[in-house]
Amino acid sequence: MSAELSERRRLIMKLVIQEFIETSQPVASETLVRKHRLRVSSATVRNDLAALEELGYLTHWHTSAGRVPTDAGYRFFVENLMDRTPLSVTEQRTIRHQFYQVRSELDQWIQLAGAVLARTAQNASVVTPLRSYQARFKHLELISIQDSTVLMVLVLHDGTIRQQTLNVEHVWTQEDLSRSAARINERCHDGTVDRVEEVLAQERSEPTLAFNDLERQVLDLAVRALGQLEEQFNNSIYSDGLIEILNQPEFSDVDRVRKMVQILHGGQDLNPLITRVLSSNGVQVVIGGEHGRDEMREYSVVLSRYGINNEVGGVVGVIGPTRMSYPRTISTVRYISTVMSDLLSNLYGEGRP
Amino acid sequence: MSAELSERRRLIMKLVIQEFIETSQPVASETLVRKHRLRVSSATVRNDLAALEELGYLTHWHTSAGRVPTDAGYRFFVENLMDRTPLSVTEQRTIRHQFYQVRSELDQWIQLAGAVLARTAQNASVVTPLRSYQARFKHLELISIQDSTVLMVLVLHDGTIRQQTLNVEHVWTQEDLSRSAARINERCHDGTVDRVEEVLAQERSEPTLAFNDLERQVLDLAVRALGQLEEQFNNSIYSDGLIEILNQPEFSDVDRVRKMVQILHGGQDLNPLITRVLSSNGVQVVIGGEHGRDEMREYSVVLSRYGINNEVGGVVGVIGPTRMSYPRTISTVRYISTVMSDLLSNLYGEGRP
DNA sequence: CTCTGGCACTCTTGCACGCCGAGTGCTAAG
DNA sequence: CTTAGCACTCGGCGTGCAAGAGTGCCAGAG
Repeated sequence: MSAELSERRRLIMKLVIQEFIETSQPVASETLVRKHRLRVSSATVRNDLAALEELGYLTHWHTSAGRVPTDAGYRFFVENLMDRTPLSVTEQRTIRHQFYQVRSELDQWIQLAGAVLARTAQNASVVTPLRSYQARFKHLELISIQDSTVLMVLVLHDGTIRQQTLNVEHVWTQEDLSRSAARINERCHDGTVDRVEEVLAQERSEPTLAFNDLERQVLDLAVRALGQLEEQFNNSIYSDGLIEILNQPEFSDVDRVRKMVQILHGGQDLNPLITRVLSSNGVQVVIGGEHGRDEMREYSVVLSRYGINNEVGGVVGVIGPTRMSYPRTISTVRYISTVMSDLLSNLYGEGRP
Repeated sequence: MSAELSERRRLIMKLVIQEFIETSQPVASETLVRKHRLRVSSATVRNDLAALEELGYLTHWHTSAGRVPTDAGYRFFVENLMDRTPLSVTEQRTIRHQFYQVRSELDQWIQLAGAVLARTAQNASVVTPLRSYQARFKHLELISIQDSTVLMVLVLHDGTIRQQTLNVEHVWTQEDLSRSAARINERCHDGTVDRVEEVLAQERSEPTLAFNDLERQVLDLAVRALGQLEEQFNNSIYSDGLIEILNQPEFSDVDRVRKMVQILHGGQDLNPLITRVLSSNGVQVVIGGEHGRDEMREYSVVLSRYGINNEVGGVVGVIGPTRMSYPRTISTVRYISTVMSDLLSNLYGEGRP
């Protein structure tokens, strides 16, 4: 009640959680005494367990089965009891090394982060690519694929690229195309949807700029593509580690597996969390039903933002049963997000997008 | 024995398979008579079932449980018994329509094909992107990202693109970069690894061509990237429909699920099949352990090549329990592969790569 | 030679019962 | 506040038993 918890009870609480995380079995008073050589008897421990249950930190499935932590219990553990040791130096080195290997291929980061996270935390991982708050191209390129087919390539300001083919009536040489692309690049140097639309409007009112058919078609398409991108790309979630999670005993029931696959694949449940994390700092932990989503009552999510300044950012994290190793998961997520942020800074420099 | 099977026995065999596919339960003589109003008694059917078992088409888990088809039984069904009706017109239209929607975004085809296939066949789907037998770029582009960072974009001859950032000592303007790219494009117009290496060698022997540092660096990188691509890209397999497969009763056991996830994710088991299909025509069906892979003894795979002529091609298909609806799966795979091939032809024209 | 009804036999599935063991909760004493 | 002791509660497991579903086979009819 009065929240003042004796040292021993704190210890016992901590041990219960550790024990449960390790064994996934309800933990009994006797076991605690034996395994950790407590200087008190099991009866005493039982009293303490009862007290902790009173506080709402533990439960009981039926009389005569050990105690199991509640969401509140995990929360208390994470806030007050947990050791906050960072990853071991060798683990840090391995991870950093792997990222260093692919430092120049931005599109492989996502995958790598997902794989490393899943493996280290033994749970499913969740990674979003850099979410640009506003899609903007840095460069537009036109490439002749075939007589009447042209490939439009948009290089976005965060370094990712998008492609789209378009059919044209006319036959254009590669030189024509390059010239048109250059003209567009020059005129739409900012590359936001707004900017492009502005240029188009201007063109319509005073046609002196004299875009040709192709160029107008390209611009139209670019606008649409950028819009789509903002939408679709900003909602994409990559995930890995399904196989890891299948090894967890809570997933011996296929129904659970099905639900998890839906969560990971569909993403409707994850997206609100992710957008929340995008505008926050540090590692965020959501335990069980804390945020009210019923589908996720049995799972916990550990997320962190990565990115530079406030413009370009994404989210990495882990999802698993509430019975997960929070210390380990949190350190891993924290470390990976800082590594990714560091690398990004190196690539794009501090000050600018 | 003498392979001459009476009309009734053929019918019964067919019914057993249909029934088993539908219910996933061993099928009993009595049930067959009742459900299909056979004009013979269950005893007669029992005799026929025994005969079919003798031929190796059916089995028996224990005395007194219905019959279950063997791999050979499914094979016989697929070769001789199955109705080969194509997809319904409305289904065809829906599918074609969806592809038409994204016809200009080649990179979305894979995903779409996977989704449609999984949904229509109610099983996991497997799709590879276009596998180029030799990676070759059509166009190379250099884009300034940041002072010392340059993005290299390779547009491959099949229309897909690859990106890679590189760090340079010098600071180059976008104009410099474009000029260099143009020079490289001109010199390496074929764009195969061989071609680029040839150019580099030539350059080394008679340095009159005078590539600058940047250009040499880019070429080096391009060679490596192309090599990697051929390797990595040619091994990538996209899959979808895990969720569909989880609804199949054979996957109520999590061990099975785990194995399936490994097959879909790892791909070592699928790759030999895929390369085989790449050099064949029509829909290929592999039932259970037919190809000797132990891990896949319980699953069947229905694959087809898609692509134009013999140069550019990929594979689409379905994997599921041997108890799958072969007629439906086969028609779907066949139809989707032809749609994709048609669209490809439209994009790239008939005669050339 | 083919089909059929009848019947014995086999094997799975579900259910009820009872026991054991693991844990708790409580009480009374140190 | 701690501890020992003990009653009490459940879940899990093995056993036994009955019901039900199918087959296999035989003997007789067409």
